[in-house]
Amino acid sequence: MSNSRKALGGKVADLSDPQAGVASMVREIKTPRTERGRRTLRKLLDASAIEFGEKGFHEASVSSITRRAGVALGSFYTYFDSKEALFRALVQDMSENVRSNARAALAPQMSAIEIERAALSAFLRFAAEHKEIYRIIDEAEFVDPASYRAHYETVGERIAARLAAGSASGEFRDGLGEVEAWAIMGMNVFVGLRYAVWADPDGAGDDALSLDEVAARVNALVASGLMK
Amino acid sequence: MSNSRKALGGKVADLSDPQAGVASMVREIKTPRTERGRRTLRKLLDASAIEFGEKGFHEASVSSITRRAGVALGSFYTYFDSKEALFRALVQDMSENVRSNARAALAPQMSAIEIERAALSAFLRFAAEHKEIYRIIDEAEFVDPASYRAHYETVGERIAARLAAGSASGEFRDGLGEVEAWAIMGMNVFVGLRYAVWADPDGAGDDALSLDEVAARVNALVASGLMK
DNA sequence: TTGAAAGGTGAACCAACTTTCAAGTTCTGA
DNA sequence: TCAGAACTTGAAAGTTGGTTCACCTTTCAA
Repeated sequence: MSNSRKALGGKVADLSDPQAGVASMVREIKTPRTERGRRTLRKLLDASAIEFGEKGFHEASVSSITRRAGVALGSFYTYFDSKEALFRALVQDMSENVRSNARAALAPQMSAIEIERAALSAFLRFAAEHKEIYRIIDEAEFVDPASYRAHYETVGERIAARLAAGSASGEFRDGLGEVEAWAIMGMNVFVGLRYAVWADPDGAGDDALSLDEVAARVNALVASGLMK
Repeated sequence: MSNSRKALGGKVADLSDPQAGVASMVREIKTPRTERGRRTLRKLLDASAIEFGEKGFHEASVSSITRRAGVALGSFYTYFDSKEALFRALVQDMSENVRSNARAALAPQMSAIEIERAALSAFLRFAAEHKEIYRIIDEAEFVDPASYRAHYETVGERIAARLAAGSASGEFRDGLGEVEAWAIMGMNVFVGLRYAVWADPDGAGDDALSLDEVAARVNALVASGLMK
């Protein structure tokens, strides 16, 4: 009865996960047992990241993903329970990538306000490099609302923690909390959409603001506001 | 040959448009010629706003919309060329509603910084009242990218104009532009998502921040930043 | 009063996908 | 070496849901 298709391990987080790249995406996925299987899984994962980024969840098709990956249609279901399961795995991975990228850009000796600038600057570069993240994370609002919420709540908490640290060190004023964290997160996301993902600075081309200039201006706003 | 179905007027903006409510949605829509037709169109429009808000574009179905509206499936195509055409009309209408709501909240004698607070405050109340706008406008990123971009670019320009006015009157510092406008727009949108649409202030229930408190805190941040 | 235009109806068509399946091929451990 | 597990394959089943169509009812101007 139970033929070999059902033999792949259940959906378990792969704790070891040595390979870099598409990284810890191995989650909620039927873990392959052989090298060949791992290669196929990787091909599907890479192909789907591109496909979802280009077309969005609904326009993307499983058959197009497998075609892109160079594997048979049926093989898809050896690794994923459904198109949605794959998407969920992708969202969680992107979310982790965004966070770890930001974390990597921060050095402990930075001042609190420098940390905010560095985080935004790193985020902008990352977004420019991976424009898909916007489409994929944004579309999670519809395909996988829980992940969407979890993503922004986690990022928000992280920013709130930075603000608290800044207050504690005496650089920032007191009374900063979730509201300010979400405000800052919103700034970063929207500026990223406008200047990293949509790029073209309306009209010309050489008066383009560099991502670092944008980060600096936003940082100035965050530091001391609009008033004279 | 040409049966009556084709007789409705082409897709023209309805210039007169007396009715309030769903208002100027009459655009890119086959304009009804009789009172009965206008009622049916209105029913479809209202039903679809609810349906899209609850389920999102792809999960919403035309048959469910017509059922909700209490009209036959086929009648849908008397008024709309496609499910997408309806969605586009809805997005443009929501976009206009958001803007006109904000405009209505501003009084000319307000100071520049008060204007920012009033605009945010009005937006938060509007979002709390019409939680669908987030789903619908956000999903436009995938269903109708042009409208999505147009929406945020228009709002951004409006904010930039307010900033310029504030600089001109001497209240705001100089050098404010699109970057700052997009940053402020992002703050407003994210804070709206968190406190107006998602509401519940994680955990308890009575230490809930009122929308006006949120607006005030964001306004303080915009005015003078994080620093001491 | 009347007939043509406007509007309404829902069964059926159809194209597009996701998912399944039965039968192969390749790997791997003993 | 070889048995069985792991993996591959692509045709076809099964679904879903947008769109069409031929016919019916209502409205309204002349």
